[in-house]
Amino acid sequence: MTFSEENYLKTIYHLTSVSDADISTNAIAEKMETKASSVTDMLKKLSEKDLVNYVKYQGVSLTDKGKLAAKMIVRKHRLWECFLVEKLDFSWDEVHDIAEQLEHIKSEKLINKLDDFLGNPTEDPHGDPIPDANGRIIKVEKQLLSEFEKNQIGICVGVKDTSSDFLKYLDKQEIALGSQIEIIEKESFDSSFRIRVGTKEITISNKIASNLYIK
Amino acid sequence: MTFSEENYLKTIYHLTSVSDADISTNAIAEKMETKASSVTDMLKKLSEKDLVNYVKYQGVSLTDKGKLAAKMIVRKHRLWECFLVEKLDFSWDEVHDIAEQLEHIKSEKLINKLDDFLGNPTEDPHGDPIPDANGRIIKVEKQLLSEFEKNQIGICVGVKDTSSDFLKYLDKQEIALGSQIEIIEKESFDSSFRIRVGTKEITISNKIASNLYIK
DNA sequence: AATTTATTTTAGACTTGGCTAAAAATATAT
DNA sequence: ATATATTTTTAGCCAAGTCTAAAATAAATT
Ligand SMILES: [Mn+2]
Ligand SMILES: [Mn+2]
Ligand SMILES: [Mn+2]
Ligand SMILES: [Mn+2]
Repeated sequence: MTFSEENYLKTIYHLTSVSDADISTNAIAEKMETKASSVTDMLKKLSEKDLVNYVKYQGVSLTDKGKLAAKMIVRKHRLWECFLVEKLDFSWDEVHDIAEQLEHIKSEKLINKLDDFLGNPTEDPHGDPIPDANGRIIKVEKQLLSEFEKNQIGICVGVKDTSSDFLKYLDKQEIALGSQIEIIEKESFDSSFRIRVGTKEITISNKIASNLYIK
Repeated sequence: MTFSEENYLKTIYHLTSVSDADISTNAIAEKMETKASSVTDMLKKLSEKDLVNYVKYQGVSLTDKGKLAAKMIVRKHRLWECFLVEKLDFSWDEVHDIAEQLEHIKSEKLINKLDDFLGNPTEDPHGDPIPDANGRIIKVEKQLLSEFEKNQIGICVGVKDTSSDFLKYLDKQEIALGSQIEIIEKESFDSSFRIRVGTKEITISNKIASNLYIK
């Protein structure tokens, strides 16, 4: 499988996990910052290889084979992210681009040994689940902070947006995975939140709250 | 720089280290298992980018820029080999193919952090020197075992052939980097050697002796 | 229901890196 | 000095993956 094929599969997998319905050519094109015509070409190719179910004009979904392949790429991406953060001391906002490259390294033995070396982590540095060697994923219940109400308390367990900008903002506010967060006030006018993180009290916009997973 | 360009540079670098003269199109083609016509195409491209000095029919050599680029790829290859052996517990005959992929990962920060994580090794699992971040290499004096004479004693510090077959043969004979080797007898008829490795006495062919570096 | 708009596919072109076969240049042998 | 062999380059083709522009289909509006 080529890098390109792998990237398409991964994108379809990620889009599926949010919408559930068949994925449109345009949605893929947008996510991958490419042209719809290029997507059409690739969908034919992936369909030929039984990695996707594709009917012209009707959108696309992953076959079981395609889904497993996608999960294996995600597994590699997230394990490498763990490696970079845990072992090489990268910060969580620096690892994504490097993992985008590393996820294409082909060696089952390598990724399984890396998994063991890291102590078989179940989540990556952004709180996303890591599929095991068989593609199984441990789902953890979590809600967006924006859905919480006044006086509720939770632990930050993940981020929805993994952009460097957002992650750096969280660093600045000293919000990390594992931080305890308490809702002090929810402003009805703009849906912003007054929260306590550790000992500090801060105000965050609804946009921020909509990108933090809490348990 | 593409994977292909990097592989050509690396090949030219390795060929240079043995012959010193300009490298022929055919020599590159043979080493890379490709066609001379493909090599010619790539040499034009590398020349355009000032990575090689290339004159039609006259062979090719690396420019300073090309040599540094080649060394950085070799650096990555060898550091990743160390990682695989030291940290992930691969054996020395399994790491080459994986390192062939990993050497193309683009991130200076990654490779320098990996270098530190490994304790800044100066040699890879096969005894080959690892260029530092500036491309500097620590040269170690070493001779082929085949050049040794009766009663000489040395330490095995490297292998010339790094094929899996050869390395597995060495494992079987319990010859590893660091092993003490003593020449008991040199057979004049076929230039084979009777040697002592640790406590064992074995006979090795001249071909084997010509692929072991001793200090 | 007809028409307009948006989405998706097709057609044709381009780039990269490969190939074969033929031509040109260089090296070797007579 | 000439003929032969080898090496290298050129010319022309192919496949993958991308693009633009045009055509086809589906969805939305009137
Ligand atoms: Mn990531
Ligand atoms: Mn992640
Ligand atoms: Mn190697
Ligand atoms: Mn090596």
